[in-house]
Amino acid sequence: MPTPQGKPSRSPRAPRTPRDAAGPKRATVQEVAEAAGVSTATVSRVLNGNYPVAAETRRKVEQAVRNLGYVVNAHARALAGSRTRTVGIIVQDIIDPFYTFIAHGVQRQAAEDGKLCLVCSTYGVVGGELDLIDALHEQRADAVILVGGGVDDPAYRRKLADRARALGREGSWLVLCGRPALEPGVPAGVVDYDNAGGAHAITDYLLGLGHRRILYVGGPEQLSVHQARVAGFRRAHASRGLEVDERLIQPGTFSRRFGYERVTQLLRDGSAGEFTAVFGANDGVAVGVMQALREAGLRVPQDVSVVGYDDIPLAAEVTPALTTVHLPLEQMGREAVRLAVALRGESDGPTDTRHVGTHVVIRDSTAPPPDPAS
Amino acid sequence: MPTPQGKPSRSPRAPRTPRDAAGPKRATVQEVAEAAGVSTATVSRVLNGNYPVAAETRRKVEQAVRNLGYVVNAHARALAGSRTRTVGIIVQDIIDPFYTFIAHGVQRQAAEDGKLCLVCSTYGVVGGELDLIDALHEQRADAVILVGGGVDDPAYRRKLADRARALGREGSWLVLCGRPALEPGVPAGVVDYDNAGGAHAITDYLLGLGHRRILYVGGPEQLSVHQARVAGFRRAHASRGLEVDERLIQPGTFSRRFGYERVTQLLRDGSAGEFTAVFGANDGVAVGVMQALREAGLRVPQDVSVVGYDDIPLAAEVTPALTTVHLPLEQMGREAVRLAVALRGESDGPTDTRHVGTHVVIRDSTAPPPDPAS
DNA sequence: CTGAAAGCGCTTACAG
DNA sequence: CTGAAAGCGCTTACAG
Repeated sequence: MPTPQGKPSRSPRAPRTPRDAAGPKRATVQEVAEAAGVSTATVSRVLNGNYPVAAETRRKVEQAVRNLGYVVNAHARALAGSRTRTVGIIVQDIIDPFYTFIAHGVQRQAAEDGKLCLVCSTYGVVGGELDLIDALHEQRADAVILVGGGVDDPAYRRKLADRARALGREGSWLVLCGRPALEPGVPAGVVDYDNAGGAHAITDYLLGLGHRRILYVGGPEQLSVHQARVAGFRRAHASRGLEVDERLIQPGTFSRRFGYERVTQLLRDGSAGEFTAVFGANDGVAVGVMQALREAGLRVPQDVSVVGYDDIPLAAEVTPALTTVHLPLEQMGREAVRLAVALRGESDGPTDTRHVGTHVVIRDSTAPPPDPAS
Repeated sequence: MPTPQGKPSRSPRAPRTPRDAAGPKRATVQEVAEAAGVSTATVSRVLNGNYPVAAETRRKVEQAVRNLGYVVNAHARALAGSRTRTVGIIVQDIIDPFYTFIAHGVQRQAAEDGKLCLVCSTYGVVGGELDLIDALHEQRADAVILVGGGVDDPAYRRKLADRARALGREGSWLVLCGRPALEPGVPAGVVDYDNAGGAHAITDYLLGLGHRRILYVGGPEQLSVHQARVAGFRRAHASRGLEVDERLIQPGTFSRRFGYERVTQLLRDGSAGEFTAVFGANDGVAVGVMQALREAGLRVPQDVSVVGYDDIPLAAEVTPALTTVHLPLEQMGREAVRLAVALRGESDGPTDTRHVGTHVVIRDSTAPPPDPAS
């Protein structure tokens, strides 16, 4: 028969006497109050500094706090008050620089606002996001920041909306970072950047150099981010009245390895036809592509140009340095926290959105095609 | 005059009626209990699954939970129970791959144990560690994991020991990851790897190739990690009866930029004398060194060999791939969580230590010196 | 400027 | 297997 797993724990009926053990026990407001000769209310006021307290009283309390080594219990505080001074962030994998930098921004901004940061990774587990939102809801995080492209399936969006409403009832906010907004009326903030626009701009840059057959490699097909980037890629062609050979669009994943393997294969079997430039769905993919080209004896950019997306530090560090679309990753994280803070100011405000800018960074991996068209 | 910053908030005297607002309000155990026609104790038992409950009762409760969209309040749970199912981790900078990978391990292991992870970065702020330990103490984290080399100053160690004892009184544990243990008797765990041994091994490898003048670059002098690595470097020389020219030891920071700048400078002014190999204090420094050598027209490894330490993924990705000391970073993070969990099993156990293995990984950045000394 | 007291939402030793 | 009730450690509207 299962029994409570507790150690020889305290009995509520007979609370342990704080002083029966060797050494100082952990103190409570109660004890600080006694030591300082004031009420617990006064101790609380000194600690929070949000009510006027006489200088002398304050001194006595601070003294007592120091003597007893008192450390406030955040859980009691959260339960009695209402805010937890905690924000949660959910990413796919904290190891991926894209997420690491956003998480970094979230953390810095949170720290500046005096908040702590609960960081969670889904590691690609299906439904992981939903479970983690629930976990952060249990923690009553002041805000839950969901980072990265999402599946754009109506049923899934409905589940997300339910979570957002549940958090909203708690006075907390869901903030989507890098994925499209939920339906109007759902209490969720959005920090977004222009995937379609960035993809359009960098594709147009390649077209302007004279490239006519550009391979688009990588990105999970169901992801909103991928869809928007491909849309921008197509639109750039359409703006110039060019057709896109569908064989040149090769979705997959966001990994370096995918870029490497797919291009190696296409080079071998020629199933995508010729191409003079490659658009990697993100920088990691692009770096894998460059490796594949190099191993096939092709020079970047003399024989084939390569571009990426995101502008993680790696992009500037590889040789040749990668032309890519710059995303202000840290700023996005910061913006998400700021937005959540701003939203908490309203009791029932409308869905709010913040856009961050994007621009093409031209480095050394792009050049006109070897045998310019037009 | 300052006034409480509250919104039009609830009065404790007249608690809001859960149903006076539009839409479902957030539910409590109390309400779940009423809806299911049982006591709050029973609801709690069903939720925690740690006591026997009749199947039919369980069903009714689960039904009510679902209908009301009930989400337990972790703070109330933490206050009433004792564990928080939360671990805290403190690193210097989550952007640095060394820390990112350890944090990753912590997070994965924590997730597997059903815990959430509070991630904090000090960003090199003096005293930041101490403040963050306090913050995590406030949160009553089940464990506080402090990652990275520490300053080995007695006063600082004493402060750390005080924090460890304070946490210990709470039933929580401080775990040091990659830094030396505190005095015996202080309730702190340690997950360590052999800095001196790894440095000895890779230095000996270079000496074995015939190198006699090896430059050691980078690492903050006050840090325990740096001191241990230099000690291993010296010991390797001593074992072979070789003297170390002090000019060859060039401490600094752990950054790529430092490696680049210092070597560029030494190459220019010759103030460290000649050298045929460079030991970067970590992989980042080593990569910076390689860049400086390349720009000076020196080939790696034909003219100069280069080694690093840590074996972050970058080491395998640069060209030439870097010979380095492999550290099982993710495993260290996991080990730290496991250790904390194990330690919580004991009420007052001794300081416990876990060592993880280290080994040299030979890649393409090392070769015999161009004009081998004997 | 300060205190007495209620209430935050759970868990668990007791007592059936 | 289940319920009544105490207690976890704070904060804050009231009432001086």
